[in-house]
Amino acid sequence: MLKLKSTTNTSPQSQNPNSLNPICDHPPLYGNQLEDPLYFDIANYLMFDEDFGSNDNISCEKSQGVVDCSNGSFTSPPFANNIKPRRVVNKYKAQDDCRFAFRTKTQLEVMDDGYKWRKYGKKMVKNSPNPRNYFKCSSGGCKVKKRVERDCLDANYVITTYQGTHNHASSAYYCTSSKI
DNA sequence: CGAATTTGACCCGCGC
DNA sequence: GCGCGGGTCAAATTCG
Repeated sequence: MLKLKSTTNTSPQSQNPNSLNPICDHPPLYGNQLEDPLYFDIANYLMFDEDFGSNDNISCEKSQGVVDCSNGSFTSPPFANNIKPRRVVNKYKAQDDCRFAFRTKTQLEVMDDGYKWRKYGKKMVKNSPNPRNYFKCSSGGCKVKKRVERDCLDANYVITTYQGTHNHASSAYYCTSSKI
């Protein structure tokens, strides 16, 4: 499960992108924004190519940010009122191929989402000066993939696309500066 | 020395 | 059928 915070531009990280958490030596994706200096700033959550349909098993609703693809569906983080979530392509609608993307304001190249990934490709894509990186979940038998690329329109943002459903639990940790 | 990453080659789908 | 572009493979290289 990937937990994301609501869309504001007031995170400590956005004030000081290079700041390091003195207690945690990894990017604390989870936890309380006020406690985690490196809390990510999610700007736009879902960026899909086609109109989002209602006749599949993907559900979206405004709620405090939780993305969970473990059972073939996900509930989106809160998204701006004028942002309509759209599905990527119809061929990915199968439960085992749940696919979604989001855009994150971060200086990090790859966000730590609690799963262990193995990089298997890197490619320059048309109309973008930034490379696209391809990852597979390194857990045995798990076929989930993700793509990570920096937004060609605003290099402050990273676009992450997940494809598939994990067949195992996340190794996610919960970290706050006062507890670890 | 094993694991992880890099990177050029290859494959495949799609549009013309 | 051909070329282009995105995605994947796998050998080479780098890293811990």
